[in-house]
Amino acid sequence: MPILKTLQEKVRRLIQDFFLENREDAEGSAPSLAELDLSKVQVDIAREAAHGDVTTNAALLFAKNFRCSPPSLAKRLVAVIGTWPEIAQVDVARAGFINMTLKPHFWLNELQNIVALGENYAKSSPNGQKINIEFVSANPTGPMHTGHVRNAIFGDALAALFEKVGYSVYREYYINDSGNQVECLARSVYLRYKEALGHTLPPGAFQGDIYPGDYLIPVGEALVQKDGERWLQAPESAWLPYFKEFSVQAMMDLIRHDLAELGVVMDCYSSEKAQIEKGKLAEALAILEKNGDIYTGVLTPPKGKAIDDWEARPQTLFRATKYGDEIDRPLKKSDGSWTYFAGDIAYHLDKYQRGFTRLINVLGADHCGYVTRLKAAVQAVTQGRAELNVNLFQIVNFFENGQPVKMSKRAGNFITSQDVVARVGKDATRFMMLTRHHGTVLDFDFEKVLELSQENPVFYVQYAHARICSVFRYAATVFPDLTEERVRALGKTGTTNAQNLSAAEISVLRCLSLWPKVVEQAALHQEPHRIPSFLCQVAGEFHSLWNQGKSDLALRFIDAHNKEATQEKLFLLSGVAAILRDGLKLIGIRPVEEMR
RNA sequence: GCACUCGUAGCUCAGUUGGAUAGAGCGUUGCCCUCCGAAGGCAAAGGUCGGACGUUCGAAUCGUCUCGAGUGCACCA
Repeated sequence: MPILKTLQEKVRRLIQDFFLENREDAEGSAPSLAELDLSKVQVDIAREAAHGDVTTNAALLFAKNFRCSPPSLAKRLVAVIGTWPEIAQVDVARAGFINMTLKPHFWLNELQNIVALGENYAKSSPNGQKINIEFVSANPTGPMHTGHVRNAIFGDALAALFEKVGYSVYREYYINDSGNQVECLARSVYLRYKEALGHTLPPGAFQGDIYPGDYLIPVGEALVQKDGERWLQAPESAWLPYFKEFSVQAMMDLIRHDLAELGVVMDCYSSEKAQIEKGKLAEALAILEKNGDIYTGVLTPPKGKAIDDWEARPQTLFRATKYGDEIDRPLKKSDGSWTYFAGDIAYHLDKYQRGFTRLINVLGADHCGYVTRLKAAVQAVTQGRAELNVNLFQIVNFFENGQPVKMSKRAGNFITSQDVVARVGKDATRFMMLTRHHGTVLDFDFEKVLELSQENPVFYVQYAHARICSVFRYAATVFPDLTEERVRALGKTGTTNAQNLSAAEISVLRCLSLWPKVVEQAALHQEPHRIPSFLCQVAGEFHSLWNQGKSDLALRFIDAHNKEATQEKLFLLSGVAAILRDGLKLIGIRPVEEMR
């Protein structure tokens, strides 16, 4: 178990023991166990060296329960903590913090853990809980563009995080293949079909509700290849359903390809159309109907937004206000067909029926007005048994030579996922997209991402890993048998001397030991950006240690005259590399062994 | 008008489920390659954590109000 976790549990147990003793001593006025929220006990790496290695707030939390001041409770706790085998020194600090310094032996032990466990160091055992993460869900009307890229990478990283902390995660994509847009798509493809047959289209043919993008040209050509002139003279009613089906397939192939390029693999693609055909919509509506959540009413026009063709009319509404929404929401359009929202309710019911009670959606910030009604619907249709969580992410601004790159999907000249990946590669794209909190606007500068400097976090982290590999390559020229594999084996069997660990090296180990907690917290808060952030910190620790070796010969990694010392240093580097690799892997990035 | 998100150093951003004297990079200033990758490091300067009140041992973090920015606001998806 990671050292921080071990100590946290020991401190918690200590508090509990104190409580039990107290209860016997002071009958009646003793604290009640329910008052002790042991989960609030924190054991952290001290931020400052003056505070030792590890610090806990336990005495501050429970002084009141024990009817004494924090320092005096701390003093009593310290008397016991000082007897623990891990502890070299323990003090009561200002306000009642307890600061501990570990025996070097336990830092070495932690390093052995890190190296031996590798990707299991920060991994929790399965907790038996299922999570469904729906993300990307880009409309099947074109290739993925930049917004979808952030969505895909965020969602995928979030899924990986949940897996890491023990959940069984299901990655899911919702295909909106039943709405108006798909008809527009089919008509757009029909134009390309005619083009492919040599017809010259009238000017302005690609205006209005038509997707003008070039990516539909091959789809038209494919239809000619397949069916020849068969649809040329046919009425729209004859070709439309067929073109819809074919075009959606083609677009989903494009999107699957784009996702694969980003390293994203879905467990399932759910079709809106299939849901409806399966009768899910009717089922969902029946549930709502039964609970009195559907009625016919008239909505008032929204304030602050001028709508030309507003018309008050009776509509089929979902009683969203019953579940905390501002207004009730329409389920039927003016033409009598069901709204997107209605279909989405059915889809979420389906997820619930497939055994998911924990649902996560990743949506663009432009969907912020949709969140409350969807949560309301999930509550209504599952009787509150499923919980939906929506993560909204902000837009990405692309820069080229410091100039913003404009894009407009209407015109069909948007930046696609492929553009980005072709330019900077999958790994850099993934890393950059995760460097910022998803709720903040992200600036993506093509030059900066490719820059080989510390200003580029991708490079900075990869460089640290490559540098470690470089050390191992060099070491092999001095001591041919000191391969990384051999160093790990030697370190594991404990030939390393803990007393040789310097303060600088322990500082690195303190940083590494935070890894399990970083993962846990990142998953808890659904904030994958904490991973790249931490990796930068680890890289910084390593680069710093390297440079300290310039002035302090004792800190150099390779000493040609002392194989044993070299082996010990390399063992530490192996630990650093293990964390870097695990972290990069978690966010779907392959560590490089050499910078090119 | 309402809802959601975000306001931290000159700029771009971290900030460990509330914790000690708020941290990085860039930029500015000054250092470090006879030495494993200087593609790096060290140091200095730079802050009313948008503002006000509140909650408590303790607030950048939680609550209320307020100012500013972004996004969205019947039937689209």
